[in-house]
Amino acid sequence: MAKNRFDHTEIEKKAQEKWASLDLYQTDLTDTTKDPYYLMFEFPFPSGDLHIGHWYAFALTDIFARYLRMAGKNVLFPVGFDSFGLPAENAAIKNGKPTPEWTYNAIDTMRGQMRSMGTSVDWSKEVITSDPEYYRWTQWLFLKLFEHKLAERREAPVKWCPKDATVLANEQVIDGKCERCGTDVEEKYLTQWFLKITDYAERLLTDLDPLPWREDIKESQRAWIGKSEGAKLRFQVVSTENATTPSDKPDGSTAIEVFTTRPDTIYGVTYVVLAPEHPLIDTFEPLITNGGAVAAYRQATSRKSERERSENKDKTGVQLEGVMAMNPATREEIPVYVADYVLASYGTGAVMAVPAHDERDFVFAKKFNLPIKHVIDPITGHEQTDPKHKNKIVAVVEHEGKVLTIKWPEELGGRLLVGGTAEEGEDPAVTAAREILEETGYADLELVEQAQEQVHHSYFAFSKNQATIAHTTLLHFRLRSNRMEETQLEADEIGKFTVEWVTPDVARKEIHDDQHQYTLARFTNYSAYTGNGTLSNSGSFTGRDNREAMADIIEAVGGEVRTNYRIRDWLVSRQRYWGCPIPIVYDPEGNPHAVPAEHLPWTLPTDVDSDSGKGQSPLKASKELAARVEQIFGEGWTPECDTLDVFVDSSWYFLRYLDPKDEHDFSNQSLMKKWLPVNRYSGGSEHTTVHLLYARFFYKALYDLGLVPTSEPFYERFNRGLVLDSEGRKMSKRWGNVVNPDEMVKLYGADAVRMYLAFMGPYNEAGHYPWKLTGVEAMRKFLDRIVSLSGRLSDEEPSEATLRVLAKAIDKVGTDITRFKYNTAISGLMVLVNELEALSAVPRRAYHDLISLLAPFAPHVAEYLYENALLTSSHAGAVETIEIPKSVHELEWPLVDESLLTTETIIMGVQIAGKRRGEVSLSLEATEEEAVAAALSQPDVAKFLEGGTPSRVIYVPGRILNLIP
RNA sequence: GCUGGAGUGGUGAAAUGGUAGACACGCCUGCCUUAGGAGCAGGUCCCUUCGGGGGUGGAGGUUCAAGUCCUCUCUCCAGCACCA
Repeated sequence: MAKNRFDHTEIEKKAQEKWASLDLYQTDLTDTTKDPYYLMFEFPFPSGDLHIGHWYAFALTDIFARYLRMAGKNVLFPVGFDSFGLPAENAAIKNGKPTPEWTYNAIDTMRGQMRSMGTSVDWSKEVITSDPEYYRWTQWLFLKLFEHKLAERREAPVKWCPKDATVLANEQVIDGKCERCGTDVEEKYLTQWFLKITDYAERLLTDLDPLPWREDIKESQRAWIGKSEGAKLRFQVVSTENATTPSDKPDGSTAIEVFTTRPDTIYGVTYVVLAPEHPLIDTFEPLITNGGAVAAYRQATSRKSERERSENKDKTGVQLEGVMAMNPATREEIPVYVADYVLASYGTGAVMAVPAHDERDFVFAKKFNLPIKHVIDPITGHEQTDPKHKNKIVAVVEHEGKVLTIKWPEELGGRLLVGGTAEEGEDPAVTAAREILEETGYADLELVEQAQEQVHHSYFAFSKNQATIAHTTLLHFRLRSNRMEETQLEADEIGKFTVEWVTPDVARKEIHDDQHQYTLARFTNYSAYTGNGTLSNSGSFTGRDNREAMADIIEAVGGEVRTNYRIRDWLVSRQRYWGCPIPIVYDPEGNPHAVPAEHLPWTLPTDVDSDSGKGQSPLKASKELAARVEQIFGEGWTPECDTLDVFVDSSWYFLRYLDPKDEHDFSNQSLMKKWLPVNRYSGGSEHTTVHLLYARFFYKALYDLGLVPTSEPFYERFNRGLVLDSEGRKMSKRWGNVVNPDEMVKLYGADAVRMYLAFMGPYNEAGHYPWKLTGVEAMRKFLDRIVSLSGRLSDEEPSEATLRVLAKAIDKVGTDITRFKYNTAISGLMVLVNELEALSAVPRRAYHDLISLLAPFAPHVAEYLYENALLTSSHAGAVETIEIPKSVHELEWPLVDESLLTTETIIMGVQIAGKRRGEVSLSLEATEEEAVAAALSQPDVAKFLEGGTPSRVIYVPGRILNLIP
C-alpha cells in the first residue's frame, strides 16, 4: 500500500456535495464587478453513456473554467443537451422505448456522469433542445427567417437515405453515403424547406479572416464555401437543319449560359456541355435529331447516384445532334453535348469546354474525337527588359519507346532534348531536322506533329550579354531508320556532351529545363495545359497575357463577371419524428403560412412516434396534429409534417443559455450585449464545417434582423484532438475498444483521469493521443505525492529561492492553462512539487499556492487538501481574516511577484564561434566588458579562444555571450 | 490533384532565433523488502582515443547563432475534389 493514499471515492463524494450545497457554480450574469467570460463546449447529444471522449471534451474545458474563476472572471460555463435528432431516435427504436422517454432517461444518466467528473458547469442554465420551452423559440426564429425570405420552400433534388428513410443535407453525405449508416444515397425530388445560407457565402468567408482561429479550421470553412470567380457567358443556339416547323424552334434569343473561371480561354472553346438535368434540353427537343439516344442517356444518368457518377471518372455523354452553339468569340458553330461530368447543381449547369486548357474537357474531347485548340502559350523563365526575339525549336525524337536526349554537364543544363535556333524565315521542321543532324547525326526522320502552341522562354544570355525571348516551336519526330551522317559541331561543343536514348520516364525525371519539360510532356504524355501564358489564336487578344486580358475578353463577348460558390442552400426539412416541428401550415390551396406566435410552441404530437412514417414523415400519421390545424385554421388546412434538421436547434443554443427560462423572448437582449460573442468555444474537429458554419450563418441572419448584437458568434474556436486506444486506434463501438472511464475512476479517481487527459498533449491541437493506463497511474502517484507533502508543513516563511520557484510555477501554470497547453502547465506543477519535496519542511504558504494551482486540474483532491491541511490548521485559524473562503475554488489565483521572475544574477551560456563552451554567472545589468571579462576568466573559454582575444563579441544581456576568435 | 497543417528519443511530448529532448511513460542499475503492479537513489539521443565530435525527415541558404526563418525535396495527417 502506498503511503498517504487518499480515498478518492470518499473525497470526490464529499467535494461534489459541498460544491452543490455552496451553490458555487451558479453564475450571476448581471454581476458588474467582474469581467464576463463566456466559455462553452459543444453540448452533447444524449447517447446514454459517457466515454473517455466526453471526459476529454468536458473535464478539460472545465480546467479553464475553474482557472478563470480563480483569476477573477465572472465565468459562464453552461451545458445542455442536443436532444432532438436521429441518434436518439435510432437508439430509442433499438431499445424499444418511446423516443422521448429514452431521451430524457439518457439525459438524466449523463447529468450524473458529468457531475462525477467534477465539472463546474452551471446547471441552472441548462437547455434541452427537445423541450417545448426551447423549441418554441427555435420555431419563433425559424419564422423570423421565413418572414424575411431567408427560409423558403422549393422543389429540389435531395439526397435520400433509404435505410434511415429520410432526406439528408449535402453535409450529411460523405462520399455519396449516408453519414450515419453508410448506406448509398439515392436522389429524389421533393418540396423542401431551405435556409438561404448562400446569401451569406461572401460574408461567411470574409468575416473569417480576422478571427483568431487555427488556420486549418478557417481553411476547411473556406473550402466548404468554395468561392470561385469567373464569368457568365452566353452561347447562342443555332439549329443545323430541319426543325419541323419554324414555331417549334427556340427563338433567336435562346442561349446556353455557362459559368467559367477561364473566360480567357474562350477562343479555345470547341464544344459546350449541358448537365443531364439541364432544362434547356427539353426546350431543344424539336431540334434534336437523336432524341432517343439523348433520352436514354438522361435516364441512365438519373438512375445513378451522385456517388456512382463521380466514382466513375470515365467520361460519358451524348451529342445533341441538330443543335449547335455559337462560340461568341470566334463565331464558329460548335457541337453541344450532354454529359454527367457537368453538375446541374453548380454554376449554370452548363460549361464551355476548352479541351486544350482543362483536364476534364481534354479527356472528354479525346474520347469523342473533338478538336483541341490551343489558345495559351506557356511562358517560362524570368521576365526580361528590352529583350531580343529569337525563333527556336525543341524536338522530341522517338524511337522504339525511347527519347533522344543530350546530356550536357550540369552547369550547361544537364539533360536536354534536341533544340536550336532557327535562321531567318526558316521552317521550324527544317531547323529541327538540321539541329538533330548536327548534334546527333540522325538523318532519317519523320515529322509526327508540330504543336499548335509555342513556348515563350525569357532568359538572359550571358554569353552574348543580351536579354532574350525565345519563341520555341515544339516538334515531334520519329526515327524512320538508324541512318546517320557526320555530326557537324561547333568547335567549342565537341566532346562536351553525349547523345543518349532514354525512356520518357527517365527523361521526365532528369530534364530540368521548363521548356524541354513541357515539350516532352506535350508529345509523350499529352494533357491539358491549365497554367497561364500568352494568348494565341485569340483574335485581337493574341499576344496578351491571359490574366491581364480576362476582363476585356468578358466584355468583348458580352459576358458578365460573376462569382460562384460551392456551398448550397441549407436543406432543413427532415422526414422524421424526433425533431422540432416546422411551424408552418398550408391553406386549402397549398400555400404555406406561419403558425402565429400565440400558438407556439407548435408542439410535437405524441400520438405518433419514430416508426409511424414508413418512408414518409411520421407526423402525417398524427390525428392530433391534423385536428389541431383544422381547429385553429379551418377546414382544408393541413400541417407541415416535416421536422427541422437538428443543426437548426444547435445553431442558437448558446443564445438561450443566457436566459433559458425566458417566456417572452428567445434570449435576453441586454445579457446578449454583455456576453456575446462567446469568448471561447471548444469542440471537435468533426463540427468544423457543418455545425460551426451553420451557426455562424444563423447568427449573422439574426444579426441582420437586429436580434443579436454582433456579427460573429464565437470569438475563439478550439478544436481538441482525439483520444485513441492504447494501440493508437480510433475508439469505436464497432471495434469494442471504447475506453470506459468508470473503471479508471473507480481505480484511480476522477482527478487522476482528468490530469492524465490534460497531460497527454496540447489540448489546442488536432493531435491523436493514445490512452495509457500507466499514464493515469502516474498522475495518481503525483497526486499521492502532493497529499503526502501535507504531512510536512511548516509555518516558516518560504526562502527566497522557494519564492522564486513558486513565482515561476504560478506564472507558467496560468499562462499555459490560458493557451490550452495543459500538458506543460502540469509539467510546471511537477517541477514545483519536485522542488518542494527536496525541502526539509514545506512552508505552509508555498503549499497553499500549490493547492491553488492544483485546484483547476484536480478539483476534488485540492478541495480535500484545502479543507484538511490548510483550513483546519492552527495557522489558518490564527489569521484574523474577514472571511476565509469555504472552498478552494473560491480562492484567488495566486499573484505573481514579477520581480521574482527575473533574478539579479543569471547563469548565461558562453559560446565560442556559436558553440557552447561554458557558462558564467552574471548580473542582468552587466556590461559587455564585464561579461567578456567574466567569460575570459573561465579556463575552458580561454582554452577555446586559444589565448587570443575575440575579434567579435555578440552580447545579448540575459541571453547569450558569443565570442568569435 | 488542390488547399492547409505537421515531421524532434523506444512512447506522449518540451524548447520568445540563444545550453535540443523540460515534464512524464517505458526501460536499465542499485537500495529497502518475505514479496512487488509499493517506495527511494541513480542512469537512459548517437559516436568517442573521454579531449571532444555528431544529432530535430533529406539537400541547400540566411545568421555570430537555426528544431525555429527562406528555397527545393520526401513523408504523414486533415479538408476539398468531375465545382468548370
